[in-house]
Amino acid sequence: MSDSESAVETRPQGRRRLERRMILDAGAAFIDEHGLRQLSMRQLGAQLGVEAMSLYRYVPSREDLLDGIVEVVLDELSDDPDVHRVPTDGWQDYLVRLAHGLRRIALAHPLVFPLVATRPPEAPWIRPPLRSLRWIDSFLAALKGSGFGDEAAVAAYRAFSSFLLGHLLLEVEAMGAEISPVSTSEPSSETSTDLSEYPHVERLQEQLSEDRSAQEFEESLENLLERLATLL
Amino acid sequence: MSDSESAVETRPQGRRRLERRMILDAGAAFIDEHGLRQLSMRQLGAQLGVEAMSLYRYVPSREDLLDGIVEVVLDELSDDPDVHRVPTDGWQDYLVRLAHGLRRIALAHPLVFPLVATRPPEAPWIRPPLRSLRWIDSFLAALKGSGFGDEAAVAAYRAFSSFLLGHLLLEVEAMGAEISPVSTSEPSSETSTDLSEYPHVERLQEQLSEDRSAQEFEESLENLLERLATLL
DNA sequence: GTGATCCGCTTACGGTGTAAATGCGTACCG
DNA sequence: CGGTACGCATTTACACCGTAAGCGGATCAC
Repeated sequence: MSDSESAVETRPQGRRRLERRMILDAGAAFIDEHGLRQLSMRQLGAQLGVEAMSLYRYVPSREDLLDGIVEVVLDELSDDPDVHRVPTDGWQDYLVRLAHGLRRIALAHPLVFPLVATRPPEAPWIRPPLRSLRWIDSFLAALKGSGFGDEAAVAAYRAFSSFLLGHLLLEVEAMGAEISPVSTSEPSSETSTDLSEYPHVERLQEQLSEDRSAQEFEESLENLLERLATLL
Repeated sequence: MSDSESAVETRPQGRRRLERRMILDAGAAFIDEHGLRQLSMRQLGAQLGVEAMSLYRYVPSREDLLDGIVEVVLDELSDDPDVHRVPTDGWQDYLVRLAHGLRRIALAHPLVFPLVATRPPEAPWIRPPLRSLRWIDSFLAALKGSGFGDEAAVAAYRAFSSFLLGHLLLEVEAMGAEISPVSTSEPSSETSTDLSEYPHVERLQEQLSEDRSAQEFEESLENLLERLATLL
């Protein structure tokens, strides 16, 4: 019935069929739900209703699987309508949208983001979290086209990466730290260490625990834009 | 004979003896040399001339081993004569010394640092890379004693952590990326991807590959200090 | 000497990544 | 329609992993 509907060879029959893309998606979803530690080839295979070894037809190794998961998650940037590939409203708008898009990804996948941050990049100048050549090129093009020189565009790329990586990694780790204790079995009593030796920490504990991530992010981003403007 | 020399029970006999501290040190050294992936209980035991299970008398699990390694490596801060626990020459000098001390640690242990950056902290407000209560308290005390208010000191702690984490993690990852290909077996030819689709990256490849880490670090640190000064 | 205690070793189990061989369902070709 | 080739999931196998449990010899207090 629907076999001839699509010209390209889709095979929507009831028979089980695997695709690299669905493996990577399932892997990302699995980490989102259970964390990286739990992700094994066998577990992921089970999630897809398949034996572990079947995955190897589409993924050369677990390491490549993880790289692929990072790539897939980061590709959500391209589908984000609020992130523009070209700076239609100036470079500052471009950078703000890009930064917010990446923050959205980090917050949507807090257990995957440490992987984005720490997977060894293919080249030393491919910096997390902006790990794809396409986006790096887009970034450099946007700044070059807005009057930045070569040196300035490269410096901006580095400063932008560093700012985002620090902020987002700390933010997702703080999220994880609040959830991690398996089920908050003993929520109240003596989980807290004795802080009497650290009077400032003790006194400021409440303020330290407040979540100011969003404001901090905006303020630091604002500051970054001002710094970059001086490179023009 | 020498038994009574030291009041605490040191046991310097020739017999093999294990200590938690030497396990952690050996673990850090092992990661420095072979990377985290290679570190297993059996390998680490072998390095110490001991069976794997012996380590469990001093370390409850591999996870705790990793936490301990992070702690030990970070403790080098306390032995660094250029880092002061109290701000004898003003808060800016204090922060600069602290930042440089942490950068020295990161560069001395590039394969351990990602662990420092990503191990889940015990509380959400214990932020890498300054992960110890003692140093957090020292930090807050230094700023409070220099005229910062409570809010400002906490904000400074957050900004400082974020800045350091981003910079240092990117720096050690760039180091690793240059070494990682197992022995640079095919150093010249077609390892490099085709960049013709990414003209800006291609044109700026040389500048992107330059190592400006040191200058960037100093400049960003300088900028951070200026920002923090406005909180006073 | 003699018992207790410490502490490294041995053994064992379930889980992991993955190489290699196996076998089944489908699609093409006559 | 019958055969055959092939694509792909499965099965089997192996070395290695973290670690629970019990063993046994050296060391200590008395």
